[in-house]
Amino acid sequence: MPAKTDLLTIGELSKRCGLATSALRFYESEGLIKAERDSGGRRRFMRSTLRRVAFIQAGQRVGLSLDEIRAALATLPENRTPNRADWTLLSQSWRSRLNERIYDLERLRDELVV
Amino acid sequence: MPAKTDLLTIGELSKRCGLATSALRFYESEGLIKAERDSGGRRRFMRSTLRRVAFIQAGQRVGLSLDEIRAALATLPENRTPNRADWTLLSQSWRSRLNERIYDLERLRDELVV
DNA sequence: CTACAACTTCAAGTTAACTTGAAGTCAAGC
DNA sequence: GCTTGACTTCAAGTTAACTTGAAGTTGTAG
Repeated sequence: MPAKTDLLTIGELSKRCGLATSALRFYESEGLIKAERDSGGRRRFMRSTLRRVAFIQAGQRVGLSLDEIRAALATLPENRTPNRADWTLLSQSWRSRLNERIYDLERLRDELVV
Repeated sequence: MPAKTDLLTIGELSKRCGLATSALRFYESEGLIKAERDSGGRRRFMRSTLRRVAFIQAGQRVGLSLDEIRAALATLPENRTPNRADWTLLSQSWRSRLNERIYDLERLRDELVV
C-alpha cells in the first residue's frame, strides 16, 4: 500500500522519475536532493523533489556535471519550496549554455558533410 | 628538427590535433588509429590520421563512446587511404544521430522556459 | 663523447556517476 | 508469529577514457 501522506517513498520517486533508488540515495548523499525520514528511518521525499530531479536530468542532457548542477540548484531558495519564478530564473541561466551547445552541434553537422 | 618524411611523430600529431600523446597511444592501443614504426621503434603516423582523429573528436562531441566510434570507423576501407567519398558516407551515418541530439536539446531548451 | 629532449613500454592511478552486495530493520498481510 | 518486500547503511566494485610514473632507448646538437 502506498504512503498516505503527500510525501513520496524512494520507490515511488524512483518509478516516477525513472532513476534507480540507488541513484536517488547517491543524489541525496551528494546534496542534490533532500529527504525527511519517517518514524522507521525511511526516506520521504516532498513532491517538489520530482521537479528537482527532472532538473538534474535536464542538466545532464545539456552535458553538465553533477557538481555544476549542484551549484546551479544552490541558487534556489532554501527556506521555501521553489515556485515557478524560481525555476524560470534558474532555467534562464542554462539557456545560453544550451544554445551554445546546439550551435556547436549544428556547426559539427555542417562540417561533417565535407 | 621535424621528421623529413611525410609521416608524423606522435609529438607532431599531438600538437596538430590538440590531444595528449598519452591519449594518442591509448587510441592506438584501442585500435582507433594505427601507426607504423621507424627504425628506432617510434610511432610514425600517416597524415590521414589527422582526419581520423578529427573524426573521433567529432564523434565524442556528438556523445558517442569510443566503442561506437570504433565501430563506425571500421566501415572505412582498410586497404587504402579513405577518400572524400568514404568520409562523406561515414559522416552521413552520424547526421541523423546529430539531428536527433540537436532536436532533443531544442526541446529541452523550450521546456526549460516553463 | 655527452647531454638532452623526445620517445618507448607497462602497470597502476584517477574521476565521475553510479551499482552491487552484505547484513540488518520495518510494517503489512496471512 | 511469521513471511515478505521495501526499505536501511556502508564498503567496495564498475566503466570509460584517459593520465601518471618508472625505467629504459634513441638520435641530434654541441
